[in-house]
Amino acid sequence: MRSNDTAAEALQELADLIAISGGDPYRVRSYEKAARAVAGWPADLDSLDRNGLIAIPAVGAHTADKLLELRKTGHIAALEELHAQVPAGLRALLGIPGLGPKRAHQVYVELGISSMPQLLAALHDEQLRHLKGWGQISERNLARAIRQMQEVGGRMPLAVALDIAEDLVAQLAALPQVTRIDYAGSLRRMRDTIGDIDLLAAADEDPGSVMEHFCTMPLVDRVLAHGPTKSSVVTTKGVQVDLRVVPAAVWGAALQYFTGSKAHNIRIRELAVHAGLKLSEYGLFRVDDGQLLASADEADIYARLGLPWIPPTLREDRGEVEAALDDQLPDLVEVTDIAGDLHMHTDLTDGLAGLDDMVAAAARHGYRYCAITDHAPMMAMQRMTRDKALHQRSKLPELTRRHGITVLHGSELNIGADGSLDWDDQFLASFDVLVASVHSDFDQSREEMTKRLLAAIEHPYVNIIGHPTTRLLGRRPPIDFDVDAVFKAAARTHTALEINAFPDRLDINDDLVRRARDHGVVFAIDTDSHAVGHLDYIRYGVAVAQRGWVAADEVINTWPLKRLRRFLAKRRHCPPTH
DNA sequence: GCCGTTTTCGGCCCGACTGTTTTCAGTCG
Repeated sequence: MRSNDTAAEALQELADLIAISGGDPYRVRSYEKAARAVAGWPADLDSLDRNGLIAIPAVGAHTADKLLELRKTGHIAALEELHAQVPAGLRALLGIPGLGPKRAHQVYVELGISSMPQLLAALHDEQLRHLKGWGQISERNLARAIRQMQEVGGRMPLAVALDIAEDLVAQLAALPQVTRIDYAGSLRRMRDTIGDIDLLAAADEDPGSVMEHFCTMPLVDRVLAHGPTKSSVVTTKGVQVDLRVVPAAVWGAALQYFTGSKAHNIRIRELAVHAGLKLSEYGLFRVDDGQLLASADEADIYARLGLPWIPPTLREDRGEVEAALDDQLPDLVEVTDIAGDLHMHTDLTDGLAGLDDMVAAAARHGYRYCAITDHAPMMAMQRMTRDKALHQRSKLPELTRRHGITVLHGSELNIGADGSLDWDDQFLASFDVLVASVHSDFDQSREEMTKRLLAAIEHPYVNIIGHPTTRLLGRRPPIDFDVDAVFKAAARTHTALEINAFPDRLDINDDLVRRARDHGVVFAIDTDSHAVGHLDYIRYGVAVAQRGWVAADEVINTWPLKRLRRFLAKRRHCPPTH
């Protein structure tokens, strides 16, 4: 784990434990803010001295000293003291929806509960209902929340949430009262995983009936909250969906608010306060006379605060507000900028569609070029041979003519455990584009894995490192390697890093993209398509790139073919050095 | 604990919903 993540986790734990101990809520917020700031800070924390740490927004002298202590000794004394006071299991209870620090503290002090099993036992014995502020209903809700947490657990991939949300949006849009509807929250920010789905609707007449309709839709399993303007339900598949209904006149303010992130909104509202204004989901108001300044249009809210409209994919309080104030927001890459897909498989290896179908699909996407990159022989189950590859290559000129799209011949090479690649250098030199990826031996040491990736990056003919961390959302953790060493080498050797758009990969992720950018790395946003329909996944890859602040010019597959070919030539004109 | 062309002290985003309350605390996003 990167030192920034370790530090952020320690600060977050500090915040949680102070909160449970009944400490000053503002101190809690300070540590939470510092945790977020540290996690999102581009430079490695270990490379910063005390002044460098204090230069991080939301990190002051106290936190800086704690971070230095953590680096030097491996722990923070203040945190150790809290550990002595707060039982280890108590913090985990904060993960239960509806159970916050106050009540966690209460059940610990009054009933001695400090773990999930103890809490379940107390629920079973109906002890909680007798506590001050509790009743039978709170007890039942808590039991339900625990059950739901255990059933549903984590987050779902972006693509799954987007499917559900688009379906619900279409259904609710059909109601005559609903004049506008869209999804908001982390879905609109296009995070790679989604916890729950936030929907926003505008209805001036009879908003209550919209709520009624929403709460009684067939896919609703149970209703968690049902108010006149805000409701939460859990679908039969265990996905929580929140719907908020507002008057059309406040659409922009409400959309801004419900898109978040929470951290971004706090920053924006602080700006408003400093300007003598107040921002809520109902609009931007002047404090002294309550005059409404903006509400219908999201861009107007930002404009009234002296900011350009900030794209939702940037709204994480990771420097976008400062950049907006300085008019330095990046000109983000868009789906329409993508000129071709450079990672596509066919049924020659493990794809489902034939070569002709895949090329035709790429042409239908309006691409000017695409690359066919079937697997190579080291992936033995793919049964690839040199002859098969050459035969495939021989068919490409005809396809280019027929579909009006330049078809590049490539291959997805396997990076062996020792960093070796498929085929000999002479044959490799004959491809237009080479993607190299790790497909096995994920558990190597950090040193071995770094060496392995560097070997592929340093190879004179490798153009793109495919799905660099090999993570699979919810199934396989990322491999461990020296990120900065690898990114630095990629930038130096003009080797692109892939932003793999396949929904359960999204690899590299937004944080790593941003860090790679700082090293001057360029990217290839590719779908790794194994079927015709997979080409549509490009939107998810573009979202990751946007969340990593990437501009179109930093993505090689937005470039005109001539420029792309110059990049792909890499060092093919030089004799291999090994 | 952090931060400052309002401030080195005194603020710190804002509102909805729930369940428990006779006016509000806790939690969430």
